[in-house]
Amino acid sequence: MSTTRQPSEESGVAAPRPRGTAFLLAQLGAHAAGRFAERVAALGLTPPDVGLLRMIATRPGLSQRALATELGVVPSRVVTLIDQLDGKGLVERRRSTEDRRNHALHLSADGQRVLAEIGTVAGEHEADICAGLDDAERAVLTGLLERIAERQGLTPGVHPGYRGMAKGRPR
Amino acid sequence: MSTTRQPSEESGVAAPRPRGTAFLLAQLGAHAAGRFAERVAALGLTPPDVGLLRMIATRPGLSQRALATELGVVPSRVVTLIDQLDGKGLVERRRSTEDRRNHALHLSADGQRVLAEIGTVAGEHEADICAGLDDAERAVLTGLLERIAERQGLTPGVHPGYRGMAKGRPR
DNA sequence: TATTGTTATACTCTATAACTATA
DNA sequence: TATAGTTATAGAGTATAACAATA
Repeated sequence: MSTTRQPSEESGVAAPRPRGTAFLLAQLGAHAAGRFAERVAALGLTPPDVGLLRMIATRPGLSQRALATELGVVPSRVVTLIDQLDGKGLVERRRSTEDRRNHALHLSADGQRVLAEIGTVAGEHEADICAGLDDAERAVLTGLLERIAERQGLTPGVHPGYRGMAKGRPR
Repeated sequence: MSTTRQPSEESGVAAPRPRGTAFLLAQLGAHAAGRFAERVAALGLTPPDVGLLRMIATRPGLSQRALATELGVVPSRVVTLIDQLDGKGLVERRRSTEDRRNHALHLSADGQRVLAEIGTVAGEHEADICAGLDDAERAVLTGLLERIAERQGLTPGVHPGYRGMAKGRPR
């Protein structure tokens, strides 16, 4: 193992190692997402679960269809995810009285407790990731990230991972 | 579709929408990774392909085993990935004369051309993601990101996505 | 006929384990 | 026996399409 780490004597191609801001963002983002996944796994949840719970808490009574649209996900996937959360007793499906095709989604009491735990975990996660930066630096960083996010047209609070993108399969 | 977007009248739980720096990093990172995947897909490549090509260019003659260790990936996966790149004529497997169990990996002439194209694409990607920030702001952002990356113990140039993490499956 | 939710199915990605060929 | 590479197989995650109930 271990050879010296030099810019290809063979190919003569210049430094192929990615060092740009965009790569750092992707690298750090994947790291942060992974760490967060580990933390919520301790609560028996996956990141998508957390996203659904938060969305339902914010907009109780939402239909599965609306949720799918909101998150940019296919309806059948919402079924699977809600099935699991329902099975754990965290969310309830209530048949709408007006249109009985609809399932109005609500957090159960347990769901609300779990949501509170998620908040705690998210705080720890935030502190971990930002460790080493003082308050001023965090503010600067957050400001710059928000500007990029807005410029890129990202919906606040919606992780692109829900959209099954970030794969890019050619051939 | 569309209800007013308010902090849960029902649950009484406070703002469940993630707004922290860590979430922004994950969100933006997934976005950047997705956009990059789209770009290299135009070259008929996936992001993992790009990672391997860059690593092989940097350290020609590397064995598949060493590559797997370097990237934190299981050897069988390297076989699959190299199979594809080999099939496209971008990399060559050369039996080592010293230890004939080894395959020394090298970029072909085509592989080097493709690597140059990757460089172009990466530059466009970088410009796209950082659009809206001036040079000084980019420098500040990059500096802060690098400090976090170092603090988190990330290996420069190695995307955690190679490690199959960022999944976090409980139950 | 159109829509909500569901089920059935298939495909991609990735890991584990068994196998071969060299050492 | 140990190691590099390979093949076989299985699992998780996610999408597409067909279906049932309701409108």
